[in-house]
Amino acid sequence: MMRNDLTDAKISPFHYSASRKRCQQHFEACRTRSFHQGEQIYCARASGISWRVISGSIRLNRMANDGGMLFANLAVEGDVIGTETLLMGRYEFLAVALSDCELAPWPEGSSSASRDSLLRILAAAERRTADVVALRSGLAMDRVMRLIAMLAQRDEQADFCFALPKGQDISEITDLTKETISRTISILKQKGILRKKVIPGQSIHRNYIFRER
Amino acid sequence: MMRNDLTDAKISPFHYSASRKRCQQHFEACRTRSFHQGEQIYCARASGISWRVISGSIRLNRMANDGGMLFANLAVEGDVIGTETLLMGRYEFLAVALSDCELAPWPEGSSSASRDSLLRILAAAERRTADVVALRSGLAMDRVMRLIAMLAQRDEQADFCFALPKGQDISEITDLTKETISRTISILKQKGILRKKVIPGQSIHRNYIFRER
DNA sequence: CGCATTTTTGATACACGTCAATCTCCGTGG
DNA sequence: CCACGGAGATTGACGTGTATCAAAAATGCG
Repeated sequence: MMRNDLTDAKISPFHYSASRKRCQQHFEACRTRSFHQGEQIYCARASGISWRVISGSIRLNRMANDGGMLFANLAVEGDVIGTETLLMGRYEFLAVALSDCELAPWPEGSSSASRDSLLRILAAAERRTADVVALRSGLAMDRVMRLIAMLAQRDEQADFCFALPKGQDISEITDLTKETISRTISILKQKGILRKKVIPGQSIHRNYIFRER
Repeated sequence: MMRNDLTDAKISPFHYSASRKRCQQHFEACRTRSFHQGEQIYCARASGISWRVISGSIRLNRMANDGGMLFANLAVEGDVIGTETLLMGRYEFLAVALSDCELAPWPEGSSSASRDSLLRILAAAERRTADVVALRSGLAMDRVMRLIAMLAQRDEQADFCFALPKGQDISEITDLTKETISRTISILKQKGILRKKVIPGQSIHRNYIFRER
């Protein structure tokens, strides 16, 4: 995982995409920052850089008129957050980890953001908006299932594995109460759609396997 | 409105921002396209260009799994839509006019999109996401009021004037039923918060004045 | 004028919110 | 090792804001 792939390459690692990818992974591993569930990643109005989400999920909050924090957006694996700092030098939202997660500085390396990469991020943001808006319509069960589908990644056993965010977070994302979320999750566990994933030697209790039907 | 402001300028119009703005308006007036309420602006998978919203409001729809169209996003004055065509050459969403509106091709002129303009559009998109997500929480009255506040622009009499979208559209944006929207709008009219704006010699019946309290 | 679409209004049903009590988990310190 | 405490999760009883269904009225348009 952490071996230096650069030294393995017989030729310049940039000649082949597989090698480039490994190089990229190595590079990211060196500069990656980890956050725990519930930990604040950055704060609105603070200065900082943009990040790519390597793993885990993040919620972005906006200050409400009354000073409270309102859910504003969601970021999952592959998304880039905090791009507003490239323009204004300051974050506009407050970012909190929904699950344990890893972030890498973006843009990668010393290069600045290219036009195409910005366009890709913009297109991804528009898709994400549509997804997040959809999380707030339909029955409670549908909303929770859609959120889980966004968070779950297919793991090595071809199951969908993910870390369940706290009830309070799920409730604010889906615009339901934490009591309704608790009842909904209970039904999913009872039906066997959601099962606890025990990772030997690891004390993380919020990992679940998600199996449709 | 349509007079050639360029010829009025005694000096280069680009020396002063007021002149530059007028020049910009003139330029846009020449290439602007108008759409009526309910009219389709573009279709998902069709090829085309990006647009800046000069006036009016637009809803973006996404295809649901069952083939139906789901509300995905909102665009108002100043927003840029369809940027995904700069990358993929095809639209990803379906755009429909919520009110009569005017669009101008973007990027303006023959120049291509600059890094900074893309960053500004990305930042605006993130803010818009937060706004649209907020439209789907709270009481029916609050949701409708927030939507109106997004659509209303301060006019020359310092009132907030806007074109009310169809009930069906408001209901899909706020995730309420059209019956609930009808009841809510009725209360707003009854309270005098919403008043019909009659424009002499114009047959547009959906213009309203919005006065808080 | 006549038809299609949209809006309005009323009666009833229900999914979820609210409130309150209890339980579980987990870190902390004696 | 266990008692303690706080945060979060769970469960139950009950209330309510909005959905649903149905029918009438208003509006827009050729």
